[in-house]
Amino acid sequence: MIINLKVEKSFDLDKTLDCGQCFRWYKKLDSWFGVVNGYIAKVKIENNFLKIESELCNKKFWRSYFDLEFDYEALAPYFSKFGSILMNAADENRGIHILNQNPWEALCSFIISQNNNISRIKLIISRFCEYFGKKLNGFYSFPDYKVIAKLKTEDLSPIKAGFRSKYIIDAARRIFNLEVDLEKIKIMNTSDALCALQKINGVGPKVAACTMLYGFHRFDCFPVDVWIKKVIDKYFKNHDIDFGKYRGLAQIYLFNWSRSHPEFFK
DNA sequence: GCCCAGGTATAAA
DNA sequence: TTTATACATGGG
Repeated sequence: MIINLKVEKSFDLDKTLDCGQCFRWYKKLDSWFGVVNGYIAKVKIENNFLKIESELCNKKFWRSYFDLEFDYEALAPYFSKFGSILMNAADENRGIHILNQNPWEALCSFIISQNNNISRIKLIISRFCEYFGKKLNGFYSFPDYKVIAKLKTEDLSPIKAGFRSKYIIDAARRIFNLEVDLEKIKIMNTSDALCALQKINGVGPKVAACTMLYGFHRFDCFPVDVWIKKVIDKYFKNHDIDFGKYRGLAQIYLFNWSRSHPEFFK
């Protein structure tokens, strides 16, 4: 029921769960509440331990979910090579770990994210879970794609996702009938996987890259969004700049840095 | 009220 | 091939 995992001092639970990679963790006092793989979880930091209260009591699973084995600290010199902006961004966002989220949940969340703002993304996803997930003890699980695949676009109208509803249905159907095989994508090379994901209507380069980074834990994908464009335009005049094999981490550092420094874009 | 948001599909040039 | 526009909804 309760798991305690030793974590590095640098690990920052707040930043990790509130950096825009996931949309379904809620903070209350000093604890975070979420639903992972159909199980409610309450997590907090106590001393240098991550304390997890959940029916899903599998240490290995949670170590993987919070990516506790990977040495993020060791990458500071790597990012500093790309200039002071990325160096500062990496430093300010030190402690973010990329979660090992369920790929379907990540895909769906980032389909919903398109041309949208974070608070409304959260709102739509919570309605999606409420209407189509399983009711737990005061929470809802993320809807199964097998359930969504059988719905019609208009069935999603209560979640008010607008034009994105048809994309969610299309994603669920193609995953269900294996036109897009998530298990195969896991073992594909990056460019083939990005291509496969973009067979889904409503999934372009940005959503595919987010799915790879946040759903499949592929750090070599760089999702270019409006914020990143602003940073690239202003600080990296070479638009083809390549941040190397950890470009996904570079992206989330720059994303959060740009959002916390609006003054730099006036 | 007005602008715009972790983009993408589609039409037009 | 490149560029423009519509899209649903609600936060700021």
